[in-house]
Amino acid sequence: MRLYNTLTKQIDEIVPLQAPNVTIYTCGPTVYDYPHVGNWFTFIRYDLLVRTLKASGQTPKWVMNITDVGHLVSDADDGEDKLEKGAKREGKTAWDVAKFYGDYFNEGLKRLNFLEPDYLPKATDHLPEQIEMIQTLQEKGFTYLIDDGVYYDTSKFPKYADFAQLDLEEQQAGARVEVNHQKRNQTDFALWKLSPQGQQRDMEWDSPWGKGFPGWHIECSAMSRKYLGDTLDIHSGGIDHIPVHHSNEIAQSEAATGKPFANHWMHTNHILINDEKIAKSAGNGITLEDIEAKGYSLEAFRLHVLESHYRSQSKFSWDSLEAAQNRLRGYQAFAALRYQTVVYDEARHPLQYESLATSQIAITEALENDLNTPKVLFELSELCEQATLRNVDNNTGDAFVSYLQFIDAVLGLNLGQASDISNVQKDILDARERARLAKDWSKADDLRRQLESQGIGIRDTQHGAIWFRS
RNA sequence: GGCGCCUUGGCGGAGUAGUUACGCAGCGGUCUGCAAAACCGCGUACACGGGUGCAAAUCCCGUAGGUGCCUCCA
Repeated sequence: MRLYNTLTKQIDEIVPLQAPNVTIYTCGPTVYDYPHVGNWFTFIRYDLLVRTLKASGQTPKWVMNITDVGHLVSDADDGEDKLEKGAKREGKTAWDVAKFYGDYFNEGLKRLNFLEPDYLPKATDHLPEQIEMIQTLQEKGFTYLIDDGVYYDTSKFPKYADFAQLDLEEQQAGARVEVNHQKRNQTDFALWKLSPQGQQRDMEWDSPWGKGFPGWHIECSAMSRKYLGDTLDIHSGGIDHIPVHHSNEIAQSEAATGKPFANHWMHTNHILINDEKIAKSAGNGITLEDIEAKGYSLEAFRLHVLESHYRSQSKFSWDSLEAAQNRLRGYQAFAALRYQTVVYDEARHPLQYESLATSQIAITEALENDLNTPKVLFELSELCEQATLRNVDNNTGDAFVSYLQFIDAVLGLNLGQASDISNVQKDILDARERARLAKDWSKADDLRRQLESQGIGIRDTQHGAIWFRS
């Protein structure tokens, strides 16, 4: 497949080192608070990447890290740790906070129908690996020690500015942050931070340099190496990571191993809400709970994510979510035809096997062309248009089933479940049909309401009712 | 100050030179116990000003507005 590559600034074919295996590392969440819709947008897009690789016959090995140790709130010496901050806010230890939100995140992955990553390593479970990598860097002469910790000397890594196309001369040091005057270069960053003297942190570990905690970037270098090797096929993360976090990861990993760190870099753009970026201060940190409280399904949310391209700055709004929910109902009604006897209109051509095959090919091509999900949904909508309820030929049988399986495999929208209906519900449907034949409208309407309250949508046709689960 | 990106119909959102993208919402009609659905039809979009081309939403220059990063951030 072809995917935009931040490293080369163009769309490149993905060429795995050991095809059909593809190694993928994703910068995961820092578990100090509830993730908002913007976080989930990003992660859903990596799930889509993995699903696409699978569908095209490759064997992805996907690792997403869980950052459960402090990234500092600011780069200044008095920086406060996010986890420690969260802990103070909630009257818990940093460990409790990390556990709670880590569990919540894992639950979210399931609720949103993610493929399960092969590994979800936590930073706190990999202290030895991180310390070892820092030692390697020290032995190779890439580090120096100052009052508050061990730092990476970026001037020793000449390619440092290349990845993010940074103009180091022109960057305004300390534009918004106090400068650490002990640092040799403005872009130098901490590998190991020493605990402040006389202060007991919730999270701290012994190290060759003293008691402290790992820097903000070393965990990704250490854990990706452990699980996926020195060179990754694909490394993914938010667009915001390009200038600092990923530049630093490259510097650390390539200095330590002497090999290229990742051949392909995928970055997702951020979303806006009311034309603003998501920020706690703006009060627009919408969560999955908010979505469900308004009566929208998480499948509808996933569809909303797919409606825009991962590299564009997309927008989230309740109106858009409403539109996605309505669109999803159409897909569900289409999918549920699979198990229903449908009389089609002789005047129109029924859905043909060829149409299903053509659609699947077109969708595969769109996905493999830099994950063009809007194009994918266009193709799916086109097919639904052809397969209106009077137009499905049951002879397509197995082809229809396998088409739906394909759609669910790549999009994760659970369309297969649209035809899940219990025997009890089936009986109610039959009872409603009998009531309609007897022109007992009030009873028929009662039964319809009963089914709708259970998530069963009903559409009457001249040849009987059809239904779908939404 | 530096480095980027964006501006498409009511909303969302593809498309990078030459056909209606598509979806949601809306409008008119057929059908209909009701509600839907289905079917037929409707909108003639591409920030503004120049330029190049037979041809530009699509390339180039400029203007305006917006926005991202340079700090933890998806």
